[in-house]
Amino acid sequence: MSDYIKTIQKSKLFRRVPEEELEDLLEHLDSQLKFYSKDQVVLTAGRRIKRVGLILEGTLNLYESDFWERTHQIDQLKHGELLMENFAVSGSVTIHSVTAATSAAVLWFNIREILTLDENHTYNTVLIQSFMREMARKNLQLYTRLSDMDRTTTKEKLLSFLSKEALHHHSNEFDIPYSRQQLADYLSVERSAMSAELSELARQGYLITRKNHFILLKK
Amino acid sequence: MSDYIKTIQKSKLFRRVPEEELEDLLEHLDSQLKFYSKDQVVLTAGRRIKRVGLILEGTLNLYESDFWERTHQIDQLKHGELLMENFAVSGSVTIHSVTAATSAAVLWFNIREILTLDENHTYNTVLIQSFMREMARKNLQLYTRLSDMDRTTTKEKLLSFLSKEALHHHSNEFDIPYSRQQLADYLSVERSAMSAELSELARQGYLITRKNHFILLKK
DNA sequence: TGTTGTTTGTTGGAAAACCAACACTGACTT
DNA sequence: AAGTCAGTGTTGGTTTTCCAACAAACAACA
Repeated sequence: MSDYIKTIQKSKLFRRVPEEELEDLLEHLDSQLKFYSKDQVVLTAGRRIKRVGLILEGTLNLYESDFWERTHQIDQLKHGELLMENFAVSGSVTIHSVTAATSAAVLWFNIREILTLDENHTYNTVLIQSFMREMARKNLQLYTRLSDMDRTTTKEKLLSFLSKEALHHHSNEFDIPYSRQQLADYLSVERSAMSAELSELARQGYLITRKNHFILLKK
Repeated sequence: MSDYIKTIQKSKLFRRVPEEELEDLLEHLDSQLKFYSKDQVVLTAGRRIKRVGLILEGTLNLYESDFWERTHQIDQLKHGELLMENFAVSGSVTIHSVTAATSAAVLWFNIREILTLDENHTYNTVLIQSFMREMARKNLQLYTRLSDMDRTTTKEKLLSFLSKEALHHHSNEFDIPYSRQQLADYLSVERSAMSAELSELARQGYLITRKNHFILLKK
């Protein structure tokens, strides 16, 4: 644990907890550090989740498997991100399976404990605040992606995505953080079809693009 | 306010707050009741959000408008649901515009206040718990929809959706809460194409369906 | 019973996306 | 300078979806 205390201290979640209270807090939260080797199963669907995970190191893959036993990756979580927070808070059963995409370290802790502490520590409100912020951030991210995907055509998906990037950068000129393939995955479309559509949009005067760089044009 | 105190008391969010503390709490949260008539604008994109809304009555529509000033509805919120909770918690600027789909009543309150109360009221932890649960619930709902939509074909979207319904009902036989049109909207596909695909799936032995009733079959 | 409106399934032509294959570009290596 | 490689754009045939129109099933109601 002590090897990772600095990583924990630097995480978005625990950053604002006073350093001298951190170890005490982690104990209160009944926290536990676990290590996973590449491809190891972290969690299987169907388990009741009681703890939240904070990924300290490595990357995890989330899967869903359907009635016909076919599995499908639905997300990838990197270090610094929370894991299972929704299931843990609502005390429900996972519908996701998790495996380690790389070797990984996860700090598991019981977020519900924080609400039942009677002592009046500083960390109390600070942690709750950070946790809620983290949830809100992730929630917004999901909303954003959902609204990009809630379109019927590739063209509309692209325009929706690019609009939001422009908004985010406060400018009609910006770089996107994705390669073409990553963008295609994000929007759930074919890379080549998307490339073609981007060319078409450029031809129609919506934008100018070169690699990651985009300039949106009012028509 | 007093007309709605019972509705507030019955809401998921405030249900567990002791009745005698409720008014006191609402005051602490700097809460305010607002009424909107049909089609009235509730919020416009670009505003910094400080309060969370709880819809007491009516239905609201969420819109997003893009760089080319085209608007697109992205969600509809009914009474009992939270509004702007993600923006309020993260203290960020809305990218959504909201209008009243019907006449509506919304209770606005400052959720961040709850974390800075020094007094030791019962409602303190109770409200936080309910609030976090509500966020988690909504988050999970988004995840669920996203994973249904994160497929390339209508067939895959349907199978993903139906699998989760089966899981949810603990049975391969269940009724879905959507009409065909609503299901098509949920999955962002064409209703008629979806109907055709459902027939095709039935022909291929994946399922039997009649109206809202479905039976999934292992092939 | 007949009328009406709503929901759902079906069909066919038009449009879009998929998919595989290949060409072009630029960065990096040797 | 030549070779390698990853990322991107292009193209054409195939599949899927869109879209509009219509038919069948069904519920509500006079």
